[in-house]
Amino acid sequence: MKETVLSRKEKILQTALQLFANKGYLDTSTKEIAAKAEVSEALIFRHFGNKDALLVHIIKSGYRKVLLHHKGMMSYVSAKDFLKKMIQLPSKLVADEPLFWKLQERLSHHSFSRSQHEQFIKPVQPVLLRAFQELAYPEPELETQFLMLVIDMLWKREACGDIKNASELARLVEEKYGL
Amino acid sequence: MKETVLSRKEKILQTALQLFANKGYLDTSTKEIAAKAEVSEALIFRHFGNKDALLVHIIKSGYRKVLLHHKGMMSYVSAKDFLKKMIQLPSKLVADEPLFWKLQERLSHHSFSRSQHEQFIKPVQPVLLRAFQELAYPEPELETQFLMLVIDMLWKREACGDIKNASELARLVEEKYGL
Amino acid sequence: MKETVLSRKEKILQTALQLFANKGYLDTSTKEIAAKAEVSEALIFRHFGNKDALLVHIIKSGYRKVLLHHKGMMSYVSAKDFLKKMIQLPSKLVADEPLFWKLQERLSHHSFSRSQHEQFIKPVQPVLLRAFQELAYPEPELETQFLMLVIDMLWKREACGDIKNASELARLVEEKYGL
Amino acid sequence: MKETVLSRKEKILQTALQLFANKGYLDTSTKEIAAKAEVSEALIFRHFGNKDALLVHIIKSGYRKVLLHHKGMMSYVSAKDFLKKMIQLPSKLVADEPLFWKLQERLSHHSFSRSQHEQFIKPVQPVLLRAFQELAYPEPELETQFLMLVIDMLWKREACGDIKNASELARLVEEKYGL
DNA sequence: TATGAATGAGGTTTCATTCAT
DNA sequence: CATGAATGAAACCTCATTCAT
Repeated sequence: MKETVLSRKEKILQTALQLFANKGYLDTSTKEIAAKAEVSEALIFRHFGNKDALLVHIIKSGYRKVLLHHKGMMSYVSAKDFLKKMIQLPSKLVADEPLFWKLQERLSHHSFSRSQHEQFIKPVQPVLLRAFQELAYPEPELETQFLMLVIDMLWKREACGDIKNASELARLVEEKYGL
Repeated sequence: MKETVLSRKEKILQTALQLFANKGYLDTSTKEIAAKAEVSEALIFRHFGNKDALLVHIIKSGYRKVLLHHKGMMSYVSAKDFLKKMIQLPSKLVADEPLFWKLQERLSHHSFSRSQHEQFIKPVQPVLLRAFQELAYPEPELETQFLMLVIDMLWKREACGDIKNASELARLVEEKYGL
Repeated sequence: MKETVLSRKEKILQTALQLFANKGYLDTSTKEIAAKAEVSEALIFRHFGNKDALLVHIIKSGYRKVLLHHKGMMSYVSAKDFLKKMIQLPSKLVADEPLFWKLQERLSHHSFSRSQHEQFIKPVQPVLLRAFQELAYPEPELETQFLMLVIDMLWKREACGDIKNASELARLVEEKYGL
Repeated sequence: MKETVLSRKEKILQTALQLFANKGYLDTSTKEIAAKAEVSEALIFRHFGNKDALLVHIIKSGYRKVLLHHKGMMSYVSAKDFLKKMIQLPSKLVADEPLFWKLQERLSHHSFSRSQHEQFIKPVQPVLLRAFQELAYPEPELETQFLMLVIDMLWKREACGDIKNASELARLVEEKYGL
């Protein structure tokens, strides 16, 4: 494991992510973040303005990193290939940034978090629709809606640690779509 | 609609449920509950001891009511019939007690709430397993796990108001199981 | 001197008035008020909402009291009589409520305080104008403006304790107007 | 208007004067001064030690400049001439250094500011007394006291922008003294 | 049963100031 | 001379909870 010396700012970000993800945003005080990051409480406010802005920063930079890592996500070789990729996406996301997705799962009622996630996931919808159309599913819109719900459910449950056998589940879903 | 005169205690319970469901437990102060219920803040503590006990009371009595309404839920006529009932369960639950399920959805990280829900839903698992076995699914355990996740996802999304076409979705799922 | 038992709320008001008047609003912390009033800091906020509302309460109730005590202020028997009353007003006001006027003097840049004072003093203007007109002063408007400035100066300086010989000064001013 | 390139130190002084005068000393943070002066906050402390010393510097150099500009103020040609000069002094002061006098007006409770102003204005008193004596006023001390209060009131009100017709007012006062 | 009065603990945030570079 | 990074202290305020009546 790489032992990097983090700048104080990065240490705050990392610590806050960890605490927000594990205890929730409201249940984590700035004092606690400061203590765990071995930093003065005032520094949090110097760097991020206020507690909510700190959260927003974490969310934004989280999605930025995710987008970089999963640029090719949308590449469409074939319908079946795309479906497969989408079904396997949750496991990959959570494996890459487990704390970030755990936080996202907790923030399902935070308006900024929701809107960022929608922005991230919305582009998938039309491609999924096209895939189901190509595969001649009788109700492609409904199929799309359902699969998106399933995908959403999968990363949320994986992020929480509720799922032990993610790959098996993914395989089952793939089989249901004849992949 | 029935216009009942509520006792103060019931008024508190109803108001708290509404606020907890819509704004979240931590974001709702006892002061706010008291104001909206037109009751003194102290009365909340006289009746329920503390804020967390109030929440626990709401959860307990919620599941009690749900169990009464859905006693027959577990009756097993045939495998297909049972699957159908389970798939349609989310819509029925949410239609019956929308605020309660909205609250439950928000409480996915509250330990008491989680354990109560598990207690409520766990009996379904073996029956579902038996159904999939009878229907000769090759991996009945995995199928059970997946369907339970789907059912869970459905009531959560319906409770949040994220799903407009619940019955269509249910029908789609039924078709996927050949029902 | 009457030794009344004050309610906690009244004690807060009295203490805050004293501290605001002597040290200034910004230089007085709610903690300090609470300590001197032998009351918890939280009680200040329970009773008045926030620090500024406490100040506003003090100002409002101060002017209410002043208006009660000086109802007859505006009665107009004769021009000379009215001028005399106005010239003697500052001493009377400050003698009645020394702390309140000391506070007002400090608040000359607080918008609410200013507007309240204007409301209190504005009715004097037209009557003063009429008096100067009756006395055939060649520039009654200008005379009114000047006398109002002088009156304002007098209560401010008296409230601060800057004037030792208020009655002599008043007499001098009276003589200047031939009273 | 001269467009000088200000040194950083002068820029801080000018900016601080402006903010202190318009918003008050306590309501102006060093952060705000630094931002508006386009300078690091630390530089303020390097140059002036602390916030109060910055204020003191502004006051001192303000009075120094005022004294230079109004050296001849005390020259005594005749009693009437001196009274006239004193009555017109407020307008001249404020016209010369509007921000400085606005600041002074706000600082009437700051001990250093008060003492500096007293040092500035005290020499006027004996001369004024002599003038009233020469003009055979029956109570020259009282007249002196009153006129000094009026002069003080005039520059304060003008500095605040409360007086629109300063010259008319000055003329009225002159007439009252038969000038 | 019901409440108004009261509070201790803790929350977020701002501020003037220091220090290494 | 100039700054960016950092902080301790203290500010205002909210909250769940207690208690006498």
